[in-house]
Amino acid sequence: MVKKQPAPTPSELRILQSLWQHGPSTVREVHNRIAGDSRVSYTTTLKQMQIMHDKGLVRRDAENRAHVYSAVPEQEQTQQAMLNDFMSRVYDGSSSRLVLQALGISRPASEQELDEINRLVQRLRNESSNGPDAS
Amino acid sequence: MVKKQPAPTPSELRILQSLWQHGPSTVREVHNRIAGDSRVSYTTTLKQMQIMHDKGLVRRDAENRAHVYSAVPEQEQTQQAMLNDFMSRVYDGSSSRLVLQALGISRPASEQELDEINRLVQRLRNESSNGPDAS
DNA sequence: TCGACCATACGATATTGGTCGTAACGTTTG
DNA sequence: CAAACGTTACGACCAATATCGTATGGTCGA
Repeated sequence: MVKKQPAPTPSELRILQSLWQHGPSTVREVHNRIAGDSRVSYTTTLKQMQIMHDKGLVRRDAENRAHVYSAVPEQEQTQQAMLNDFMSRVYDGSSSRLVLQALGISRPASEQELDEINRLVQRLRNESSNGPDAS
Repeated sequence: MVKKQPAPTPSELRILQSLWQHGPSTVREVHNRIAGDSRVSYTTTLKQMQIMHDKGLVRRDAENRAHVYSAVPEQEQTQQAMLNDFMSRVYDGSSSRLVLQALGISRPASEQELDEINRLVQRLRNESSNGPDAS
């Protein structure tokens, strides 16, 4: 049992993204990175990260004067969980409806990515013709 | 210009889903449908729908004693907008990452749905080699 | 007619997320 | 040493969401 986390808030997610992408960072570093988008004051970011620390969303190394934070939850798992929730709330659990709409919009993905998707679809097709479970 | 709606809250979305799926309904009907999940009292649902009416999220027909509500925003467009937001926040705008993860999880979609996806992928592949547009 | 019933209207409240100002405190440097 | 600076700690505040209790009022049947 991995302890069910209630899904990070939007603001928390921004910070996690920053930590996932750049690794362990000080508050100052995180703040500088996301300040452009959010235009919030330094103490806001600080407070946020302190709260996240209380919640167990980040680990903190207080060796140096400026504490160094790192993300606790894995990016993949977090995305997965959020996607599940989103899919069930917005698409009533239908992954295909979601995928169809996702493929229709915006950045359409490269050849290579389409390849990947294609391969995955093939694999799913095979699995489903054999029979999925057997539990 | 279609008037930018700030995305329905989770609770509002539940009600919209109910209206999309079953068409125009009274508060009582909506409440009975979603009561199972949320276990809230009738007045909560009522209030919620009144607020949604103020916000313009639902239309209201007050002919009969029990007012009949119907959803104002289109389901597709709403989903699209929410998906865009979600994708940019959680997947940094990468539709393919999202699709890959979506296909990996839960109800894997029927043969027919896989077909649909496949066709769409093919079409995207062609478009991207020719060049996009040509509406 | 007159309750019983059902629906709406309205207001109060609790909770949470997000924001920030200010205080306290150690380090570095002139 | 002492002032300036950067950092953390703490607490206050506002707005939005969600919930519910109670009041009000129309309708229908006995």
